[in-house]
Amino acid sequence: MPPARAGNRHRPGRGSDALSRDVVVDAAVALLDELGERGFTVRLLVERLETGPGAVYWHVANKDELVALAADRVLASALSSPASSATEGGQGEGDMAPVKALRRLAVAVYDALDVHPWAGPQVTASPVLPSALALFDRVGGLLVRAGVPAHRRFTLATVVFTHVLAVSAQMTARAEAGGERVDRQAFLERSAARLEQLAGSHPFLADVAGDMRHHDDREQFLVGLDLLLSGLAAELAESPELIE
Amino acid sequence: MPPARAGNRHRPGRGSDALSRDVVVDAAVALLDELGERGFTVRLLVERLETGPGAVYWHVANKDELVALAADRVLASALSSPASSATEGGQGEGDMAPVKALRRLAVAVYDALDVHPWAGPQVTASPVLPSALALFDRVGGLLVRAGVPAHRRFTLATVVFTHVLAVSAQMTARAEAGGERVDRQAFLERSAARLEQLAGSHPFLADVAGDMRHHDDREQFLVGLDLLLSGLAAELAESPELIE
DNA sequence: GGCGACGCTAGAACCGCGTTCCAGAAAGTG
DNA sequence: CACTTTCTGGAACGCGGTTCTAGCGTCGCC
Repeated sequence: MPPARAGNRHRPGRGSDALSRDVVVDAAVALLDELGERGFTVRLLVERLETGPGAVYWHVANKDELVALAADRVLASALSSPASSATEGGQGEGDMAPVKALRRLAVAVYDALDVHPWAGPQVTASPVLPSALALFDRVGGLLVRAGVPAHRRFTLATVVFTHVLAVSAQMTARAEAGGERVDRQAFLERSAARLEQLAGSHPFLADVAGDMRHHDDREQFLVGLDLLLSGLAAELAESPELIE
Repeated sequence: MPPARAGNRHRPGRGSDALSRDVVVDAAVALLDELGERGFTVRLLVERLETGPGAVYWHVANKDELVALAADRVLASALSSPASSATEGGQGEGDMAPVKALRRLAVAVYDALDVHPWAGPQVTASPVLPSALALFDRVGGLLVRAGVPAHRRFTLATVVFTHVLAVSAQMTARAEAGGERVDRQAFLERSAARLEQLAGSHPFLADVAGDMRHHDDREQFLVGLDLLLSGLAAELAESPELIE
């Protein structure tokens, strides 16, 4: 082989401009955002990085790990974002009503998954990501402060954690059309029209089909969350003296 | 067709024993149960059916459609199972308290996805499956009977529907080890041990790690569902005269 | 009862993908 | 200056989804 490339490629060796795991994951996140999970391939990533497969596989074990790292980064960024913990006044989570803080945290997770729709399924598929554990811990801590008695902590933390993650993931998972993002309004319109034809077999569906035209995923996520939290508050109110 | 096979293969032509869409989907469900989504390939399916790829692709457009049909069948079976609607006494859904019926329905969905863990992610990925629509319709109908006012029906039906589907899917999605089903108890043991080492960064996690040793996914699904439904009951109690 | 059309099949082949191999280039080490 | 270590990238392997197509049986029709 002649001298690999006279001039316009990354030079190998352990230089300061060497590829790092972080750079690879960053590029993966960007590509996943552009193409969705289906369109994302290692070959495309390699091309974008102007390198070869060996370079990527030096830093990560395989594609699964790569996507997991990318998803972990998305969730981690949601957890570290100020919106997930601070009040408008600039105070930390520590001074907020726990339930309010829980709501904020959940919204931050939802918004992060909404921006990176490919990450949702990934996070729910294997909730062993470091940042998923961190989220669980945050949820649990807030429940403790909300006064959940010790024997209910694990169960209720799991319930809230799972609800937030699973529902966010499902609601933000778009129909990954390979590249062209369909017009949302037109899509809802078509769906509603289709549903109205099912009056025979699915009366309720046909009945509410019209509501679909102005429905907002994010708002519904909040309704569900509030329902769950109000159920939780009810349980706490029933046995206030059980607290630890 | 006594000879059924000239040499030792299915004969072509449009005989009564020709492959049908149903047969293909049946075989797909069976294979998916055995191998999980990752291990399932069209080639394996073709081999099991003792035929060629052309036969399969004559009946379904592509692998995605095939898996979607399989998932749809799983969900549909849950909806038609007696457990999803009948009381022990043999009466139908019609005579049951709506909330109780809702619970039953949710459990049927959970159990179906629990038996076919590969189906969960599939159903949540594209909730446009016919049986998903049917589920939504059932949920909505029960909410109407529970007294949900008209202007809240669509929103609340979506919330309950999404919760049931998304949480079931997440909790039943196993770590699809390609063939060997790991011992659950040992897995929980290892997880708990690992969590206990995180006391520094994740105090709550370390605190409840022990609880993980005897935790039951199904039970926690029910806790979450009941929390949501009790929140819903609370909303209804607040404005009883709004009913339609 | 021959005959063409159609439904359905299955082998071969195409192509893109994840992944591995390995020869080798720069930077670090003595 | 050898010599090691870290990192690279072109080539190649094997597998998986999918398409192509020659052909088999059966049915409708004259």
